[in-house]
Amino acid sequence: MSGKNKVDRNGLTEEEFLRSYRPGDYERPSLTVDMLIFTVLSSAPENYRRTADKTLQVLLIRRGEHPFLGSWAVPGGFVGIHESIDEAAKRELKSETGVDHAYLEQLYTWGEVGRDPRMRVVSCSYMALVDRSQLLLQAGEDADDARWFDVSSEILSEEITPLPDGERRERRIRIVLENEDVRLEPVVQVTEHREGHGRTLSREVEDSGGLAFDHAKMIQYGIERLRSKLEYTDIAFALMPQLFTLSELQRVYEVILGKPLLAAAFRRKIAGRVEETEEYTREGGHRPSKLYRYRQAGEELDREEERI
Amino acid sequence: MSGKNKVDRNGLTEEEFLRSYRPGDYERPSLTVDMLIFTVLSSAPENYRRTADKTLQVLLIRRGEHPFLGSWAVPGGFVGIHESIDEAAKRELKSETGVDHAYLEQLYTWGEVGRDPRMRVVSCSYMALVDRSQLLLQAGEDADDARWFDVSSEILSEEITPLPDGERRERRIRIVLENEDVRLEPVVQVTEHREGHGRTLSREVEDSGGLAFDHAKMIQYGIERLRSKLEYTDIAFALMPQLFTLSELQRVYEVILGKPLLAAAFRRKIAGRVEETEEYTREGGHRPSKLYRYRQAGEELDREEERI
DNA sequence: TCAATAGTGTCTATTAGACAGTATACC
DNA sequence: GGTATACTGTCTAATAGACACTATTGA
Repeated sequence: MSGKNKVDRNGLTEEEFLRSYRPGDYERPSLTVDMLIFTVLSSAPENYRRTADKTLQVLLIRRGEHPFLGSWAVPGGFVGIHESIDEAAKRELKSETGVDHAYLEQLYTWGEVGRDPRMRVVSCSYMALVDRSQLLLQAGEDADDARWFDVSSEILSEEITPLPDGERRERRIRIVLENEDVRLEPVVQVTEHREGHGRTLSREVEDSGGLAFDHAKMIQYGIERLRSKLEYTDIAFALMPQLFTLSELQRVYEVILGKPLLAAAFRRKIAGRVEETEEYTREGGHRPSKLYRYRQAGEELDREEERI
Repeated sequence: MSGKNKVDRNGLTEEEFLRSYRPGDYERPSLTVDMLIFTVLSSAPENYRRTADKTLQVLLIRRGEHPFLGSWAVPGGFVGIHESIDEAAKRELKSETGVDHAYLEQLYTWGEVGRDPRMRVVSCSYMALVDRSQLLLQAGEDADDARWFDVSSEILSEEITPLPDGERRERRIRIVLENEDVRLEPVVQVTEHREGHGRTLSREVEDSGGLAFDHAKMIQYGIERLRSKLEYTDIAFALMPQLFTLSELQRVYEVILGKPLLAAAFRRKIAGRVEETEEYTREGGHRPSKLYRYRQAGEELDREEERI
């Protein structure tokens, strides 16, 4: 079955074929990884009573070279010929943040022809979720001009155009990327095209807002994936420190989903994913909050609910 | 902001830089697209009373060249330097099946170093869903040895290994690919690695079962994606003809999800996605079934539920 | 007539949403 | 004491699961 001993039309076995094989000379795209590195920042509350605000942040670097000199870009780099794409992603994450272990997920591979004006470049984007406390310890932040940006996104408009045998659905989404010095507001169009049995989804950058390449699309895609995974996986805990309060966790959900949640329902929902500790926070002029830790799904409570 | 007029450290504007830019000579991986083309087959019932069975199928081709000469592989090909990855995917779909419009979705990009013994090849996998009636009309099935295989998958085992600060979760999944002449049974290991804050998912081919390259992984990933999308999107309709009965639709869900569904609940759930017609099937020794068509989400019923 | 499927009504269990009410720290 | 948050109890609405029951055909 494996074809090891079969001979091809030239009478070669697989071993002979591989020994004589010379890669062709046709042009190949360059391959890069681009890293959407997300974290959550707690910013100091306005007064002693209020709790800390949470904001979702993404790491961008300021380009020091053409093209897009001076623009902000998602950090990334070329995939070496002797490393896997995953390894390249880990390497980039480490070099940008100093973080070794993080939630890491491949998102999407961007392969439009003109996306880099220099040459054909295909970029494989990854999402990394890092918890702030790790970042403070680990070195990180290369020599290059790397900065965290607060991220949010909103739907600007949604338009449905009927077609002879289907429809086109176009949503315009504004991303806001902001820190003390810079505010970028790219706009991305997400188009769903249905015709007969066909159905494809595509994204266009309507306004780069000062972001390099097609990175506005990448960021929009990353936020979308982060949001949807938040709702049906444990992904949020990758953004939390070892110990956290349920209110903090809820605020992380809220800032990423962009909507308020009801405390009672939220607590019911995540009850099985967390484990209480004996510790409490003592900060602010209000009732202290119990600290929890993440409970891996395996460690189910094996003691049955004790009944009378 | 765009850096068009800025000069870099060599005193070049972006235009000057691009004019003088020469792509480096470093080695680049080759880039291919690999197409997981799924369809659903209705096979003739055993006797006049029973309804047609549905099976999920995937298209594989028999390799006529080294490496893996004679093995079955997911159809695919190189991405041209002047076409986008999406275009390459559409081109491959068309050349293998003759189908122009289909549900098409990028799945994952496979970039392990040794996955092709000839040279470094990175493969971007896509999933295409085509409805059988299209296939019969359109030409398709190239000169090459292409065959449809019934697909199913089952979890063989699940093992959780505790680690100092986390755990490793390993599931072994057997895929069964079968037609009248061939039966392949690759086994794939899906490992979730958690350590501290880190969390990554990886797949290994435990037993290729006669499939070329790492295509067992690709197929397993494709089935997983198809299954999960079936539950929260309209993806199933891409596998259906224009007109279908709700029982047929349910059987498609059942064969893909690998479990029986309750008719009442199923009908409630998809009620908003379909639109009834005045037509009925008349086949088999039992009550005829009303034919439905897919209703795009936009065309909500604008007539309010009529009440008294 | 009857086997096999189509389709509906309804009871129950589970889950999500809403919101009031109690608890407790700090200034 | 008053404020801001922590946390719980409970009512209601919506959804999913179970299953019985009716409807309709071709041989």
